[in-house]
Amino acid sequence: MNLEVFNPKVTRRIRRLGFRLTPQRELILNAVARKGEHATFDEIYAEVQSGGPRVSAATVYRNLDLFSRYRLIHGNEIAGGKVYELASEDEHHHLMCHKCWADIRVENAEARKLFKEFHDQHGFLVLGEHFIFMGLCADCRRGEGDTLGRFNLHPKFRKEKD
Amino acid sequence: MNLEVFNPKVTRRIRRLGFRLTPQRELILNAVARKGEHATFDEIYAEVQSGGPRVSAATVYRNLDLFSRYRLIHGNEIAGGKVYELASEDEHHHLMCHKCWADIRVENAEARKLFKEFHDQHGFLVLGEHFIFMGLCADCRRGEGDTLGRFNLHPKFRKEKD
DNA sequence: GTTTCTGCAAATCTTTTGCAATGGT
DNA sequence: ACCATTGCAAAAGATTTGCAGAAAC
Repeated sequence: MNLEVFNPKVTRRIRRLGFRLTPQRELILNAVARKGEHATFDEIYAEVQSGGPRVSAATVYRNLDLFSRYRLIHGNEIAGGKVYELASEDEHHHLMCHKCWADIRVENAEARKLFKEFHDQHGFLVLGEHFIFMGLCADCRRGEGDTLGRFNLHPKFRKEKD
Repeated sequence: MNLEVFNPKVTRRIRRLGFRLTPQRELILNAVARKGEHATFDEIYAEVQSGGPRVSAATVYRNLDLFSRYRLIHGNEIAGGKVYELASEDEHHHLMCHKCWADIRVENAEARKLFKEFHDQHGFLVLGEHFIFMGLCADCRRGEGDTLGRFNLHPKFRKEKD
């Protein structure tokens, strides 16, 4: 089968680990890549299907799990559901507002200082997990004071209106 | 019904929010408190039942959710499952080893510096969420080098042997 | 050729929900 | 008394699994 190979580095890693490079796996990796940050299962699944239903949900589940275990992608729990993102070269983290869901990308450098402290004090190496720090953005703080009454679910995972 | 009231501060907060203080809620809060850090649903449910099955699972689900939403407890996703912990006065975080599951408690002061940086640079206020940073502890790094081949599930959430 | 991977559908498991009864306030 | 909360059992939903065929290697 003739497919755009998403990223030689990634495909090489799959092979090196002893797994097979199937069209489905490429489709899934491409879908995660195209969806960018914080892609839900449903979004990834839909993206994979665009162009004909060629991959089953079970396969998507199986591979998101596999890719997470081997750190080709990062799985993250945000405010009520799971999201995925390609593990990229430029590690970064997110500040996400509980109220307006603003998503501020922060470079790893800021966090690295903290992780270095963990290392110096405890010999502990934080693996570049890609963290999402929840809180209140500047705008929403003005309306709220410094506390948030209630923890909300991310709109992506809300079944109905709040 | 005559019950030990776990913590006047917590019960007051429940009332202030307009919720009722039921024996079930006290039992659940006591169970989370007694279980200490990283209690799973099953552990909490079992603890609540010790002394007779007086609380239904649905009630435990409903209230863990309620308490999380209003930050009386913190819910956290660790390596494959959800754990709860009482929101306490002394905010702290955890360093957890993917390999041996060592759990190092770190004071908030270390993280506060990072959060202050987020605040200074982005006006963003991280809410004291109680983070669990996954990685490799000093001992396990000796055996592994600086990378971990595979992301493991926490034993608490493993269905069978690996 | 061997072994892994996929699709399908069934099975499983966890969590949620509707409703009548209970019990805080 | 009023209305939130509970227990029960059923429902829903999400994820996993077994197996036979397809396809990487």
